[in-house]
Amino acid sequence: MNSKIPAPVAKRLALYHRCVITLLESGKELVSSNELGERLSLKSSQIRKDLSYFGGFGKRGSGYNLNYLKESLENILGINRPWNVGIVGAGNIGMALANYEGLLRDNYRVIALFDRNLSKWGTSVGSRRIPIIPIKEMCSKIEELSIEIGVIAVPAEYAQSIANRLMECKKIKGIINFAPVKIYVKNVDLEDVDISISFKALTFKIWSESLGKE
Amino acid sequence: MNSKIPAPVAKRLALYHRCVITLLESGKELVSSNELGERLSLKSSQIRKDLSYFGGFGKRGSGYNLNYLKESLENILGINRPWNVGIVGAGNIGMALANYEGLLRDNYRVIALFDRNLSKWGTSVGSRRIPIIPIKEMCSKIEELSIEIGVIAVPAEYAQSIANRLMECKKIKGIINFAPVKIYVKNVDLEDVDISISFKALTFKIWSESLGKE
DNA sequence: TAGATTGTTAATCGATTAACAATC
DNA sequence: TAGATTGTTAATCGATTAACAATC
Repeated sequence: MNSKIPAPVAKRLALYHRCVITLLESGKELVSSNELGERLSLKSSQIRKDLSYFGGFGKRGSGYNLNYLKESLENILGINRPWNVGIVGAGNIGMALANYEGLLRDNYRVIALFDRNLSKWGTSVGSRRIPIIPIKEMCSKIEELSIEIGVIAVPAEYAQSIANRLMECKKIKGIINFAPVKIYVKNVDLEDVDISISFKALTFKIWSESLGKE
Repeated sequence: MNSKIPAPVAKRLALYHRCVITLLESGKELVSSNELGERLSLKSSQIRKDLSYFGGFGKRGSGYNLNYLKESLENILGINRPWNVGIVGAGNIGMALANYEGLLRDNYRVIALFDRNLSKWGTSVGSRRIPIIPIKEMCSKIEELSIEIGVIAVPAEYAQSIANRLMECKKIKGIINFAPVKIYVKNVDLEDVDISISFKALTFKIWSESLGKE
Protein backbone atom coordinates (compact mmCIF):
# COMPACT_ATOMS: atom_id res chain seq x y z
CA MET A 1 0.00 0.00 0.00
CA ASN A 2 2.62 2.52 1.04
CA SER A 3 5.20 1.01 -1.27
CA LYS A 4 3.61 2.70 -4.26
CA ILE A 5 4.11 6.24 -3.00
CA PRO A 6 6.82 8.08 -4.96
CA ALA A 7 9.76 9.20 -2.86
CA PRO A 8 9.35 12.96 -3.46
CA VAL A 9 5.78 12.94 -2.15
CA ALA A 10 6.72 13.08 1.56
CA LYS A 11 8.62 16.34 1.18
CA ARG A 12 5.83 17.89 -0.81
CA LEU A 13 3.33 16.91 1.87
CA ALA A 14 5.44 18.80 4.38
CA LEU A 15 5.41 21.74 1.98
CA TYR A 16 1.62 21.60 1.77
CA HIS A 17 1.39 21.51 5.54
CA ARG A 18 3.45 24.66 5.90
CA CYS A 19 1.37 26.44 3.29
CA VAL A 20 -1.92 25.30 4.81
CA ILE A 21 -0.91 26.76 8.15
CA THR A 22 -0.09 30.09 6.52
CA LEU A 23 -3.45 30.11 4.75
CA LEU A 24 -5.29 29.26 7.97
CA GLU A 25 -3.52 32.08 9.78
CA SER A 26 -4.67 34.46 7.10
CA GLY A 27 -8.23 33.50 7.95
CA LYS A 28 -9.09 31.36 4.95
CA GLU A 29 -11.25 28.25 5.23
CA LEU A 30 -10.95 26.65 1.81
CA VAL A 31 -8.23 26.23 -0.75
CA SER A 32 -8.26 24.74 -4.24
CA SER A 33 -5.48 22.59 -5.64
CA ASN A 34 -5.03 25.37 -8.13
CA GLU A 35 -4.31 28.04 -5.54
CA LEU A 36 -2.03 25.74 -3.57
CA GLY A 37 -0.20 24.95 -6.77
CA GLU A 38 0.32 28.59 -7.60
CA ARG A 39 1.66 29.34 -4.16
CA LEU A 40 4.11 26.47 -4.28
CA SER A 41 4.96 26.57 -7.99
CA LEU A 42 3.53 23.10 -8.52
CA LYS A 43 0.93 21.77 -10.91
CA SER A 44 -2.53 21.43 -9.41
CA SER A 45 -2.79 17.88 -10.72
CA GLN A 46 0.31 16.95 -8.79
CA ILE A 47 -1.15 18.21 -5.56
CA ARG A 48 -4.41 16.34 -6.13
CA LYS A 49 -2.50 13.21 -6.99
CA ASP A 50 -0.23 13.45 -3.94
CA LEU A 51 -3.18 13.89 -1.62
CA SER A 52 -5.18 11.14 -3.28
CA TYR A 53 -2.60 8.54 -2.21
CA PHE A 54 -3.94 8.97 1.29
CA GLY A 55 -7.64 9.40 0.59
CA GLY A 56 -10.00 12.07 -0.62
CA PHE A 57 -9.66 15.18 1.49
CA GLY A 58 -11.35 17.58 -0.88
CA LYS A 59 -14.85 18.42 -1.99
CA ARG A 60 -15.60 18.58 -5.70
CA GLY A 61 -16.73 22.01 -6.67
CA SER A 62 -15.29 23.86 -3.68
CA GLY A 63 -11.82 22.53 -2.85
CA TYR A 64 -10.13 21.49 0.38
CA ASN A 65 -11.25 22.50 3.86
CA LEU A 66 -8.09 23.93 5.39
CA ASN A 67 -8.67 22.71 8.92
CA TYR A 68 -9.42 19.21 7.77
CA LEU A 69 -6.50 19.24 5.35
CA LYS A 70 -4.15 20.44 8.07
CA GLU A 71 -5.22 17.68 10.42
CA SER A 72 -5.05 15.07 7.70
CA LEU A 73 -1.53 16.13 6.75
CA GLU A 74 -0.47 16.05 10.38
CA ASN A 75 -1.78 12.51 10.64
CA ILE A 76 0.07 11.47 7.50
CA LEU A 77 3.32 13.16 8.54
CA GLY A 78 3.10 11.71 12.03
CA ILE A 79 3.13 15.08 13.79
CA ASN A 80 -0.24 14.67 15.42
CA ARG A 81 1.73 13.58 18.48
CA PRO A 82 5.00 14.85 19.94
CA TRP A 83 8.40 13.33 19.15
CA ASN A 84 11.26 13.45 21.59
CA VAL A 85 14.52 14.45 19.97
CA GLY A 86 18.11 14.13 21.15
CA ILE A 87 20.93 16.03 19.51
CA VAL A 88 24.42 14.59 19.45
CA GLY A 89 27.05 17.30 19.32
CA ALA A 90 26.64 20.56 21.24
CA GLY A 91 28.64 22.61 18.73
CA ASN A 92 27.36 25.45 16.60
CA ILE A 93 24.79 23.47 14.70
CA GLY A 94 23.61 21.38 17.64
CA MET A 95 23.10 24.47 19.77
CA ALA A 96 21.31 26.34 16.99
CA LEU A 97 18.92 23.43 16.55
CA ALA A 98 18.27 23.17 20.25
CA ASN A 99 17.21 26.81 20.24
CA TYR A 100 15.19 26.58 17.03
CA GLU A 101 11.54 27.23 17.85
CA GLY A 102 10.32 25.94 14.51
CA LEU A 103 10.89 22.38 15.68
CA LEU A 104 8.76 22.73 18.75
CA ARG A 105 6.00 24.29 16.71
CA ASP A 106 5.90 21.13 14.63
CA ASN A 107 5.78 18.91 17.71
CA TYR A 108 9.48 17.98 17.80
CA ARG A 109 10.77 18.39 21.36
CA VAL A 110 14.53 18.58 21.73
CA ILE A 111 15.00 17.29 25.27
CA ALA A 112 18.68 16.42 25.42
CA LEU A 113 22.04 17.37 23.93
CA PHE A 114 24.91 14.89 24.05
CA ASP A 115 28.55 15.92 23.90
CA ARG A 116 31.91 14.37 24.61
CA ASN A 117 33.40 17.62 25.88
CA LEU A 118 33.34 17.36 29.66
CA SER A 119 33.46 21.13 30.15
CA LYS A 120 29.94 21.31 28.75
CA TRP A 121 28.47 18.57 30.90
CA GLY A 122 25.85 19.62 33.40
CA THR A 123 25.16 22.94 31.70
CA SER A 124 21.91 23.61 29.91
CA VAL A 125 20.89 25.42 26.78
CA GLY A 126 18.25 27.99 25.91
CA SER A 127 15.06 29.06 27.57
CA ARG A 128 13.89 25.47 27.81
CA ARG A 129 17.10 24.56 29.71
CA ILE A 130 17.95 21.53 27.62
CA PRO A 131 20.65 19.59 29.48
CA ILE A 132 24.02 18.68 27.98
CA ILE A 133 24.83 15.08 28.83
CA PRO A 134 28.04 13.03 28.36
CA ILE A 135 27.94 10.83 25.29
CA LYS A 136 28.77 7.86 27.50
CA GLU A 137 25.35 8.15 29.07
CA MET A 138 23.63 8.60 25.73
CA CYS A 139 22.01 5.22 25.40
CA SER A 140 20.62 5.06 28.91
CA LYS A 141 19.31 8.63 28.69
CA ILE A 142 17.64 7.94 25.37
CA GLU A 143 15.88 5.02 27.02
CA GLU A 144 14.98 7.04 30.10
CA LEU A 145 13.68 10.06 28.19
CA SER A 146 11.97 8.07 25.42
CA ILE A 147 13.92 9.75 22.67
CA GLU A 148 12.95 8.38 19.26
CA ILE A 149 14.80 10.74 16.95
CA GLY A 150 18.56 11.26 17.06
CA VAL A 151 20.20 14.21 15.36
CA ILE A 152 23.83 13.90 14.32
CA ALA A 153 25.57 17.27 14.59
CA VAL A 154 29.18 16.15 15.07
CA PRO A 155 32.12 16.52 12.68
CA ALA A 156 32.07 14.23 9.65
CA GLU A 157 34.73 11.87 10.97
CA TYR A 158 32.63 10.89 13.99
CA ALA A 159 29.27 10.74 12.25
CA GLN A 160 29.25 7.04 11.39
CA SER A 161 30.33 5.91 14.83
CA ILE A 162 27.66 8.05 16.45
CA ALA A 163 25.13 6.60 14.03
CA ASN A 164 26.22 3.12 15.05
CA ARG A 165 25.76 3.93 18.70
CA LEU A 166 22.37 5.50 18.08
CA MET A 167 21.27 2.36 16.26
CA GLU A 168 22.13 0.34 19.34
CA CYS A 169 19.53 2.28 21.31
CA LYS A 170 16.30 0.39 20.91
CA LYS A 171 14.15 3.51 21.25
CA ILE A 172 15.68 5.29 18.25
CA LYS A 173 13.48 5.08 15.17
CA GLY A 174 15.06 7.71 12.95
CA ILE A 175 18.20 9.77 12.48
CA ILE A 176 18.71 13.21 11.01
CA ASN A 177 22.25 13.68 9.80
CA PHE A 178 23.77 17.16 9.57
CA ALA A 179 27.34 15.92 9.14
CA PRO A 180 28.69 16.37 5.61
CA VAL A 181 29.27 12.68 4.99
CA LYS A 182 27.27 9.70 3.86
CA ILE A 183 26.32 7.45 6.74
CA TYR A 184 24.99 3.92 6.59
CA VAL A 185 22.09 2.82 8.76
CA LYS A 186 20.05 -0.31 9.32
CA ASN A 187 16.57 -0.68 10.77
CA VAL A 188 16.17 3.06 11.33
CA ASP A 189 15.07 5.79 8.95
CA LEU A 190 17.48 8.48 7.83
CA GLU A 191 17.26 11.99 6.49
CA ASP A 192 20.22 14.12 5.49
CA VAL A 193 20.31 17.88 5.84
CA ASP A 194 23.12 18.90 3.66
CA ILE A 195 24.38 22.40 4.06
CA SER A 196 27.61 22.12 2.10
CA ILE A 197 25.92 20.31 -0.77
CA SER A 198 23.37 23.09 -1.06
CA PHE A 199 26.13 25.66 -1.39
CA LYS A 200 27.82 23.61 -4.07
CA ALA A 201 24.58 23.03 -5.93
CA LEU A 202 24.05 26.79 -5.88
CA THR A 203 27.44 27.70 -7.28
CA PHE A 204 27.05 24.95 -9.86
CA LYS A 205 23.92 26.68 -11.10
CA ILE A 206 25.49 30.14 -11.03
CA TRP A 207 28.60 28.86 -12.70
CA SER A 208 26.97 26.87 -15.47
CA GLU A 209 24.73 29.80 -16.33
CA SER A 210 27.65 32.16 -16.58
CA LEU A 211 29.40 29.70 -18.89
CA GLY A 212 26.31 29.49 -21.06
CA LYS A 213 26.45 33.24 -21.61
CA GLU A 214 29.99 33.28 -22.91
CA MET B 1 24.28 22.27 -23.79
CA ASN B 2 23.75 22.60 -20.06
CA SER B 3 20.01 22.48 -20.46
CA LYS B 4 20.10 18.72 -20.91
CA ILE B 5 21.59 17.98 -17.51
CA PRO B 6 19.04 16.37 -15.17
CA ALA B 7 18.31 18.40 -12.06
CA PRO B 8 19.54 15.80 -9.52
CA VAL B 9 23.00 15.66 -11.12
CA ALA B 10 24.37 18.79 -9.41
CA LYS B 11 23.79 17.41 -5.93
CA ARG B 12 25.35 14.11 -6.83
CA LEU B 13 28.41 15.88 -8.19
CA ALA B 14 28.80 17.56 -4.80
CA LEU B 15 28.49 14.11 -3.23
CA TYR B 16 31.21 12.77 -5.50
CA HIS B 17 33.44 15.69 -4.59
CA ARG B 18 33.11 14.99 -0.89
CA CYS B 19 33.86 11.32 -1.41
CA VAL B 20 36.84 12.01 -3.67
CA ILE B 21 38.39 14.19 -0.99
CA THR B 22 37.98 11.42 1.58
CA LEU B 23 39.58 8.92 -0.78
CA LEU B 24 42.47 11.27 -1.50
CA GLU B 25 43.05 11.79 2.20
CA SER B 26 43.25 8.03 2.63
CA GLY B 27 46.13 8.05 0.16
CA LYS B 28 44.43 6.54 -2.87
CA GLU B 29 45.20 7.70 -6.40
CA LEU B 30 42.57 5.97 -8.49
CA VAL B 31 38.94 5.10 -8.08
CA SER B 32 36.53 3.15 -10.27
CA SER B 33 32.93 4.11 -10.83
CA ASN B 34 32.15 0.83 -9.14
CA GLU B 35 33.89 1.68 -5.89
CA LEU B 36 32.47 5.20 -5.85
CA GLY B 37 29.04 3.71 -6.40
CA GLU B 38 29.40 1.31 -3.51
CA ARG B 39 30.52 4.04 -1.19
CA LEU B 40 27.61 6.29 -2.12
CA SER B 41 24.96 3.62 -2.66
CA LEU B 42 24.60 4.55 -6.30
CA LYS B 43 24.85 2.53 -9.49
CA SER B 44 28.21 2.74 -11.22
CA SER B 45 26.51 3.51 -14.51
CA GLN B 46 24.87 6.53 -12.96
CA ILE B 47 28.20 7.91 -11.85
CA ARG B 48 29.75 7.38 -15.26
CA LYS B 49 26.77 8.99 -16.89
CA ASP B 50 26.79 11.99 -14.56
CA LEU B 51 30.47 12.61 -15.17
CA SER B 52 30.18 12.11 -18.90
CA TYR B 53 27.93 15.15 -19.19
CA PHE B 54 31.01 17.23 -18.56
CA GLY B 55 33.61 15.23 -20.46
CA GLY B 56 35.64 12.08 -20.04
CA PHE B 57 37.56 12.23 -16.81
CA GLY B 58 38.36 8.53 -16.57
CA LYS B 59 40.70 6.08 -18.19
CA ARG B 60 39.29 2.86 -19.56
CA GLY B 61 40.76 -0.11 -17.79
CA SER B 62 41.91 1.72 -14.69
CA GLY B 63 39.27 4.23 -13.56
CA TYR B 64 39.42 7.85 -12.49
CA ASN B 65 42.52 9.66 -11.27
CA LEU B 66 41.42 11.15 -7.97
CA ASN B 67 43.40 14.36 -8.19
CA TYR B 68 42.19 15.06 -11.69
CA LEU B 69 38.62 14.12 -10.76
CA LYS B 70 38.72 16.41 -7.73
CA GLU B 71 39.92 19.34 -9.79
CA SER B 72 37.41 18.65 -12.52
CA LEU B 73 34.56 18.50 -10.04
CA GLU B 74 35.72 21.75 -8.46
CA ASN B 75 35.69 23.39 -11.86
CA ILE B 76 32.21 22.09 -12.57
CA LEU B 77 30.85 23.10 -9.17
CA GLY B 78 32.46 26.50 -9.39
CA ILE B 79 34.51 26.12 -6.21
CA ASN B 80 37.85 26.52 -7.91
CA ARG B 81 37.65 30.11 -6.78
CA PRO B 82 36.38 31.66 -3.55
CA TRP B 83 32.86 32.97 -3.09
CA ASN B 84 32.05 35.76 -0.70
CA VAL B 85 28.99 35.05 1.40
CA GLY B 86 26.78 37.34 3.48
CA ILE B 87 24.35 35.98 6.03
CA VAL B 88 21.16 37.86 6.81
CA GLY B 89 19.98 37.19 10.34
CA ALA B 90 22.43 36.81 13.22
CA GLY B 91 20.22 34.44 15.17
CA ASN B 92 20.95 30.84 16.07
CA ILE B 93 21.23 29.57 12.53
CA GLY B 94 23.05 32.56 11.13
CA MET B 95 25.63 32.43 13.90
CA ALA B 96 26.10 28.68 13.54
CA LEU B 97 26.72 29.07 9.82
CA ALA B 98 29.16 31.91 10.37
CA ASN B 99 31.17 29.60 12.61
CA TYR B 100 30.87 26.54 10.38
CA GLU B 101 34.35 25.64 9.12
CA GLY B 102 33.02 23.30 6.44
CA LEU B 103 32.04 26.28 4.32
CA LEU B 104 35.48 27.81 4.35
CA ARG B 105 36.99 24.46 3.42
CA ASP B 106 34.87 24.49 0.28
CA ASN B 107 35.92 28.03 -0.59
CA TYR B 108 32.83 29.82 0.74
CA ARG B 109 33.93 32.80 2.82
CA VAL B 110 31.33 34.25 5.15
CA ILE B 111 32.48 37.83 5.44
CA ALA B 112 29.45 39.64 6.84
CA LEU B 113 26.38 39.10 8.99
CA PHE B 114 23.43 41.44 8.66
CA ASP B 115 20.91 41.98 11.42
CA ARG B 116 18.21 44.49 12.27
CA ASN B 117 18.85 44.27 16.01
CA LEU B 118 20.89 47.34 16.88
CA SER B 119 22.32 45.78 20.03
CA LYS B 120 24.32 43.40 17.83
CA TRP B 121 25.72 46.05 15.51
CA GLY B 122 29.44 46.57 15.63
CA THR B 123 30.12 43.27 17.35
CA SER B 124 31.85 40.42 15.56
CA VAL B 125 31.52 36.68 15.48
CA GLY B 126 33.90 33.77 15.77
CA SER B 127 37.63 33.43 15.34
CA ARG B 128 37.44 35.14 11.97
CA ARG B 129 35.75 38.16 13.60
CA ILE B 130 32.94 38.41 11.08
CA PRO B 131 31.25 41.79 11.60
CA ILE B 132 27.54 42.23 12.30
CA ILE B 133 26.20 45.06 10.18
CA PRO B 134 22.80 46.83 10.21
CA ILE B 135 20.45 45.57 7.52
CA LYS B 136 20.05 49.15 6.33
CA GLU B 137 23.63 49.08 5.12
CA MET B 138 23.26 45.67 3.54
CA CYS B 139 23.18 46.65 -0.09
CA SER B 140 26.11 49.02 0.08
CA LYS B 141 28.18 46.52 2.08
CA ILE B 142 27.41 43.75 -0.37
CA GLU B 143 28.69 45.99 -3.12
CA GLU B 144 31.75 47.04 -1.13
CA LEU B 145 32.70 43.51 -0.07
CA SER B 146 31.83 41.85 -3.39
CA ILE B 147 29.37 39.45 -1.80
CA GLU B 148 27.81 37.19 -4.41
CA ILE B 149 25.88 34.74 -2.23
CA GLY B 150 23.24 35.81 0.27
CA VAL B 151 22.02 33.45 2.98
CA ILE B 152 18.57 34.01 4.43
CA ALA B 153 18.50 33.02 8.09
CA VAL B 154 15.65 35.18 9.35
CA PRO B 155 12.19 34.10 10.54
CA ALA B 156 9.80 32.91 7.84
CA GLU B 157 7.70 36.08 7.86
CA TYR B 158 10.65 38.26 6.83
CA ALA B 159 12.23 35.86 4.35
CA GLN B 160 10.54 37.14 1.20
CA SER B 161 11.22 40.79 1.93
CA ILE B 162 14.88 40.02 2.61
CA ALA B 163 15.00 38.07 -0.63
CA ASN B 164 13.56 41.07 -2.45
CA ARG B 165 16.21 43.35 -0.99
CA LEU B 166 18.98 40.90 -1.83
CA MET B 167 17.77 40.78 -5.42
CA GLU B 168 18.14 44.55 -5.60
CA CYS B 169 21.85 44.20 -4.93
CA LYS B 170 23.48 43.82 -8.32
CA LYS B 171 26.35 41.72 -6.98
CA ILE B 172 24.12 38.94 -5.62
CA LYS B 173 24.05 35.91 -7.91
CA GLY B 174 22.49 33.31 -5.64
CA ILE B 175 20.49 32.89 -2.44
CA ILE B 176 20.44 30.09 0.08
CA ASN B 177 17.23 30.07 2.06
CA PHE B 178 17.08 28.55 5.54
CA ALA B 179 13.71 30.05 6.41
CA PRO B 180 10.88 27.51 6.46
CA VAL B 181 8.87 29.16 3.72
CA LYS B 182 8.80 29.21 -0.05
CA ILE B 183 10.36 32.33 -1.48
CA TYR B 184 10.13 33.65 -5.01
CA VAL B 185 13.17 34.96 -6.83
CA LYS B 186 13.99 36.39 -10.23
CA ASN B 187 17.34 36.55 -12.00
CA VAL B 188 19.20 34.88 -9.14
CA ASP B 189 19.64 31.20 -8.32
CA LEU B 190 18.07 29.70 -5.23
CA GLU B 191 18.67 26.71 -3.00
CA ASP B 192 16.55 25.80 0.01
CA VAL B 193 17.93 24.12 3.09
CA ASP B 194 14.90 22.80 4.79
CA ILE B 195 15.32 21.68 8.34
CA SER B 196 11.69 21.38 9.32
CA ILE B 197 10.80 19.53 6.14
CA SER B 198 13.50 16.97 6.81
CA PHE B 199 12.06 16.29 10.24
CA LYS B 200 8.61 15.85 8.78
CA ALA B 201 9.87 13.62 6.00
CA LEU B 202 11.56 11.49 8.65
CA THR B 203 8.49 11.04 10.81
CA PHE B 204 6.45 10.36 7.69
CA LYS B 205 8.75 7.43 6.95
CA ILE B 206 8.73 6.18 10.55
CA TRP B 207 5.01 6.58 10.77
CA SER B 208 4.06 4.93 7.51
CA GLU B 209 6.28 1.96 8.30
CA SER B 210 4.68 1.49 11.68
CA LEU B 211 1.25 1.60 10.05
CA GLY B 212 2.32 -1.04 7.56
CA LYS B 213 3.17 -3.39 10.42
CA GLU B 214 -0.24 -3.23 12.03
C1' DT C 1 47.48 -9.99 -25.43
C1' DA C 2 43.92 -10.49 -21.74
C1' DG C 3 41.54 -8.09 -18.22
C1' DA C 4 39.41 -4.17 -16.64
C1' DT C 5 36.74 -0.24 -16.85
C1' DT C 6 35.15 3.64 -19.26
C1' DG C 7 31.79 6.34 -22.22
C1' DT C 8 27.54 5.98 -24.51
C1' DT C 9 23.43 4.06 -26.48
C1' DA C 10 19.14 1.93 -25.94
C1' DA C 11 15.75 -0.09 -22.75
C1' DT C 12 13.47 0.40 -18.58
C1' DC C 13 11.49 2.44 -14.98
C1' DG C 14 9.03 5.79 -12.38
C1' DA C 15 7.27 10.34 -11.70
C1' DT C 16 4.72 14.21 -13.61
C1' DT C 17 1.12 16.10 -16.27
C1' DA C 18 -3.07 16.44 -19.00
C1' DA C 19 -7.51 15.27 -19.53
C1' DC C 20 -11.99 14.22 -18.11
C1' DA C 21 -15.79 11.85 -15.89
C1' DA C 22 -17.71 12.19 -11.33
C1' DT C 23 -19.92 15.07 -8.22
C1' DC C 24 -20.37 18.84 -4.94
C1' DT D 1 -29.34 23.50 -13.09
C1' DA D 2 -24.71 25.49 -14.28
C1' DG D 3 -20.16 26.18 -12.63
C1' DA D 4 -16.38 24.62 -10.26
C1' DT D 5 -13.15 21.48 -8.70
C1' DT D 6 -12.00 17.02 -7.28
C1' DG D 7 -10.15 12.15 -7.87
C1' DT D 8 -8.30 9.14 -11.16
C1' DT D 9 -6.88 7.26 -15.52
C1' DA D 10 -3.98 7.35 -19.35
C1' DA D 11 -0.28 9.78 -21.86
C1' DT D 12 3.92 12.03 -21.49
C1' DC D 13 8.09 13.09 -19.95
C1' DG D 14 12.51 12.52 -17.91
C1' DA D 15 15.76 10.05 -15.13
C1' DT D 16 17.94 5.69 -14.09
C1' DT D 17 19.85 1.42 -15.38
C1' DA D 18 21.67 -2.29 -18.25
C1' DA D 19 24.41 -3.55 -21.74
C1' DC D 20 28.27 -3.38 -24.61
C1' DA D 21 31.61 -1.64 -27.92
C1' DA D 22 35.68 1.12 -27.37
C1' DT D 23 40.04 1.31 -25.43
C1' DC D 24 43.46 1.74 -21.77
